[in-house]
Amino acid sequence: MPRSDSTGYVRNSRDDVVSAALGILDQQGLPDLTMRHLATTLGVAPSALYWHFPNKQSLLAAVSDQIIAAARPSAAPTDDWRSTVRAEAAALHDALLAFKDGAEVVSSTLALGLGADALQRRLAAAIGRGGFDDQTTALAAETLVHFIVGHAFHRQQRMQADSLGAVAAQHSLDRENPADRPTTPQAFDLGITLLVAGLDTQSRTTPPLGDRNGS
Amino acid sequence: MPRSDSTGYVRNSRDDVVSAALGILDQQGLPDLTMRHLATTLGVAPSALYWHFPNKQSLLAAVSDQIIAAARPSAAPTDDWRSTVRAEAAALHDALLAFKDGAEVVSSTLALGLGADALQRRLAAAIGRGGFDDQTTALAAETLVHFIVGHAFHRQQRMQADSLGAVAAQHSLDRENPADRPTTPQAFDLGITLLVAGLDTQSRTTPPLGDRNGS
DNA sequence: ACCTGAACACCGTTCAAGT
DNA sequence: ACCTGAACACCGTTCAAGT
Repeated sequence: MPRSDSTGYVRNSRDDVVSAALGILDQQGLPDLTMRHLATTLGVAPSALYWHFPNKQSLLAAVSDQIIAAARPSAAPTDDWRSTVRAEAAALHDALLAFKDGAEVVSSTLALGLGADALQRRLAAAIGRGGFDDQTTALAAETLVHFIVGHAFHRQQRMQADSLGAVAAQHSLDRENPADRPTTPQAFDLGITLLVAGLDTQSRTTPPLGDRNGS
Repeated sequence: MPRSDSTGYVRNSRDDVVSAALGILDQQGLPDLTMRHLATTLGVAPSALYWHFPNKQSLLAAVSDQIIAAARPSAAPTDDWRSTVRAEAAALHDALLAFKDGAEVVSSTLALGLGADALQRRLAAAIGRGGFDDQTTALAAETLVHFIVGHAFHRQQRMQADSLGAVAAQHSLDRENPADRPTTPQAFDLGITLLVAGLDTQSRTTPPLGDRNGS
């Protein structure tokens, strides 16, 4: 919470700024998350934000980290590694969808190479329990990240396009066109299934944890 | 090529505009591809561009389609379906990397649901030869698209960050951090391998084309 | 430790009018 | 069929100065 000063200034902490940014993101969307709008919401001049963050990108990175940190898998990690991967992937997917334009923010932060490391680290930890070498584990985690973020981004954009009242494009609604079909939860499940099944065909350095077929 | 008029006007066709946009994109990058800059390059006022395109997004969609159309797989499609998928994926990957910021442009166009359909269509055609049902084929193609675009985007961003002279982040260079490791071609290969292997474990409606194990 | 005020150098888009 | 000119309503960022 911003405090009021003896000087009459509105004094915000770095966390106040991030919280306000998350609020605008969720209620108005990324296009409305401008430095000027954010400053107005906080009751300060736009330039005040640059005391807390060197630029907008780093602000978005902080927002992005917040979104990812909110992801909590529902299942306990005592299962076999495949379930752990699926649970972690689902939790991250849901976290991206929980905030409006959440996937886009994380996607851009990820691409820029700022933060959002937690995403890949958590998936790598889950995959590592399958007994793959570090290289395979890291690369597989990267593959999962691209799929999860790409899928969530795509889905979120569709949802908003739909809620904005029909496509209004030149072909209105073309069920023959794969790009016009709704993005269903099945698409996510199949993607994860393919990746996990593919991993399962890879050679291992150590026997997987929780594999019902033993070593 | 823009023609000069009896009126002294510089008359551009829609294709002239797209070509110029592609040129700016490749030589300066997406941040410099502004409507104003593009107009200057073409020798017209910014407002002139709005005769050819309703807005910037649709211009980028046309640029995006152009990038994807340039993708040509090197191998003939007479192989087994797995090689066809790999060849198609590699061709699309290379096409995204061929233009500076190409992956980002295609990614945004894709997310917005404008164009870039060719990407998914081509992958679906390749996968379909594996004998999967239409649903599985379409969803698998979507998975591949997210991976290919996400991977290329990530890689392109890294390349530019590197060429811009060191990371300059707070940890400079942290080889323990998976996000700091270079994105290698291996990452792409493994991703495709996992997806193809995963698909291979799926049930089929018809025997795959070119499967050396018969039906 | 955190903010103001003023400025700089830009954006995308619209629209009536011109040729 | 394609362009101009002028305007509208914005952006992110910097920096000296204030409390």
